[in-house]
Amino acid sequence: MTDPTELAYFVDRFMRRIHSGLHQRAVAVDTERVGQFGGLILMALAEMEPVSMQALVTHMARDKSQITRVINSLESKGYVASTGHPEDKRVRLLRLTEKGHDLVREFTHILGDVIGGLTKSLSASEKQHLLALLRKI
Amino acid sequence: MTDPTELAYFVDRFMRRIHSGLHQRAVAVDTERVGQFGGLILMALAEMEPVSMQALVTHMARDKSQITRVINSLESKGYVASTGHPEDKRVRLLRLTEKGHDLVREFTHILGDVIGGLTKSLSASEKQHLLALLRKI
DNA sequence: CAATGAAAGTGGACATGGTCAACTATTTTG
DNA sequence: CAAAATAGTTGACCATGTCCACTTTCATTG
Repeated sequence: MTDPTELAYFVDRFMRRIHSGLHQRAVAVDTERVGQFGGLILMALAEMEPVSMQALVTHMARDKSQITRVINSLESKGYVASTGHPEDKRVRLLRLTEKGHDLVREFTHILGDVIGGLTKSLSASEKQHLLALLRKI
Repeated sequence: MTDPTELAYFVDRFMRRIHSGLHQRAVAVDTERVGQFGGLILMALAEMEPVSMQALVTHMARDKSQITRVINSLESKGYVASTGHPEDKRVRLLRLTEKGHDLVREFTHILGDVIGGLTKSLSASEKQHLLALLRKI
């Protein structure tokens, strides 16, 4: 197997395991069916708020229409609040609500567990190293 | 951002970039709409053939029903051939056809380009190191 | 200061990918 | 042999991703 193929394969597999790990464990807290992508967006919001749709689109590397729909859904469920930008009427500024912050705390905890489980074969310094390499990309 | 959250985020982002990079570049060669997942499976087959569905399911960490459908589609398009296992009639043994091997070569090449582009900020030894860490997981 | 083009966001339509549960056909095991 | 386990198939249903056309607002420039 060539290096890049192998890399793609391992990343895919890692991602898949996070995915299904979350799928098992998040059902309990995700009472309003926000979904994994919804959860990921909420966590991103927690770091970035207040933030425009556009910035979120770039950050998440997704299509803008996708973000529109997820945010609308999150807002209708009360996890996100949006307001117009004071100086640019095109822009929609997003913030988490209290309910949103609560859910982020739970998701973060679960995600920590899942990833902790998956990476338990790595030492703390290896985890740091992995993170540093990914950050460089 | 806590470490695990950050890790998940970077892996997600990396995966997304591979995904959309392939989406742009693979259209040219993927004349029969095998899709990315189909391509990934063909590449796995190239390494593992001959192989049972079950082994492929485990390797890819996907639901067996998903694998059934993708393999059927790949077989109907002539990329994969399957035969019964001589000693266990339940098992379906999978192999690539010549056409399958050809497509794998093209996919591998494109994937190499895409990942090469994404990881160009890493030195060769860093790439090796990243691969080693992922392999350990 | 109008015209034109670019940027932010929305919505429709469609394709792919993932999950669950029920089912058949075989093998394995007590 | 009966019961349980394994390999694979199928249907139904979500979740996610892509593309494109559209509106509104802002920025540029002649």
